Amino acid sequence: MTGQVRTVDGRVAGRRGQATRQKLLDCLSEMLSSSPYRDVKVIDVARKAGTSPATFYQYFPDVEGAVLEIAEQMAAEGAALTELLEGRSWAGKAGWQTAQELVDGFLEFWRKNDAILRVVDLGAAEGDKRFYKLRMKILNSVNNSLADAVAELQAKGRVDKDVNPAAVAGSLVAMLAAVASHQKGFSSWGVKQAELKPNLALLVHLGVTGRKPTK
Amino acid sequence: MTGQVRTVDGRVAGRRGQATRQKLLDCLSEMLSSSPYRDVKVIDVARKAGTSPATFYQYFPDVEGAVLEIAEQMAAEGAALTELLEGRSWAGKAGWQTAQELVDGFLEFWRKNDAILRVVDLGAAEGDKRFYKLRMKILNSVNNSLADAVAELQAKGRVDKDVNPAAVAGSLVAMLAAVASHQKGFSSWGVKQAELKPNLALLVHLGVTGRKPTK
DNA sequence: ACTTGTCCTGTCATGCCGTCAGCTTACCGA
DNA sequence: TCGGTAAGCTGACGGCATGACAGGACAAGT
Repeated sequence: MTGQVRTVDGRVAGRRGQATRQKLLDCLSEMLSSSPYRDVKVIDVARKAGTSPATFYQYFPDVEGAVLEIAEQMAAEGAALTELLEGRSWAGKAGWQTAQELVDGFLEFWRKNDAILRVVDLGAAEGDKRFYKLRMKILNSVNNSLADAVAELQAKGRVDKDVNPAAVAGSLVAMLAAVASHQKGFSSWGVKQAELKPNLALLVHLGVTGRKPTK
Repeated sequence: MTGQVRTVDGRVAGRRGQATRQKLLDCLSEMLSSSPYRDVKVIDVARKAGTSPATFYQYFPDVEGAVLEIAEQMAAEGAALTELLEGRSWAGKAGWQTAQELVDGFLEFWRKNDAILRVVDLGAAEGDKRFYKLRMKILNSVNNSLADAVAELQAKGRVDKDVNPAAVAGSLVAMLAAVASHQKGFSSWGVKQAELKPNLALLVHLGVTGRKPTK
């Protein structure tokens, strides 16, 4: 499926080459966490990895290309987010727990990968299809599950007919993502992490079921 | 209040200087709309404005500094967002209309300024205090009004005690902002603009009042 | 030791960055 | 009218990042 890892000029990368390549990706990842995206330079990444810019360009067309690679790896891990919703109930107390665990897992994932996700978000917002598709890929698991949950409740008549499940799910996911990437903003605005989560869960529960949770 | 406009080396800018300065800002603004933030170069902005890079550096320390300037202007205009909530009711049909108009106004504002807001968002997410404060300034008007509305309903006993008004308001505002900057994402995901708005309004109404709107 | 293919880097042309000295232009008081 | 002064702009320059290439280092098999 993944084919072989190749250099920019078409050679297949061997063991050593793949190690170098991965080291470059790791260093880039670190740099993205510590300095603004706009200021991340190839030469810095290469230096940090103990190699030269020329080597970098053997494996990646540019910084953006390398970021896409990292994001791709992260997207694969992000598939695990589906588990947060797989086979969960939205009724009664179980529903409240589902909402809480979703919020928890989502914020955790976002916090762990915030540097890359920032860049993916930016790229997507700028209209770059590659980043945009990647963002979809990451969010789709949660998004689809949520939309299904809404649609199901709708079929049972417990949610209004004129609700669009995809729109609601997408909005809720966007909310989670946005709050996650501005967590610091909240905290210094007088809202603490611990307070934030239950309120987010409340909003999610309200959005999905249309009702307040029974705790 | 605003003092005089000054160049980087301390001279006060006259009529002509201010015009040049503004032209540079306008051109930068255009460039941000048409190319990725990372690729916006001083020399391109200067060329577009029919001047030289050296001139740019007379008025701004760097690209980031100029962006802050634009964002500041935008934040001033953004104060008008308060009107979307000033003295509005959240009860009954009026509440539904309030939610709708808030969504409408907010999306409109975001769409009009999306290029700058993308950069502000990025800067804030990266932890830059200047951008972070600016983002607050823009969102505060809406944020505070929403929080007040929630707190008021809470005082009347129509919203649960354990809800944190600031957290809910902040989350809703973050949702609006995120959805606005990924509007295209939704549309190509099968959710049309026109469908999106009422669903967003529903979520806002649910979040503020804890109840479904009466339409 | 020799060959082969992978892997890395020195080097180079190009182009942007950010600064400075110095030239031109506009304003103002005598 | 005529300097004087400050505003406004730019050419030019050292420095650095980019991206390409050719050639040297290295590992593995024969």
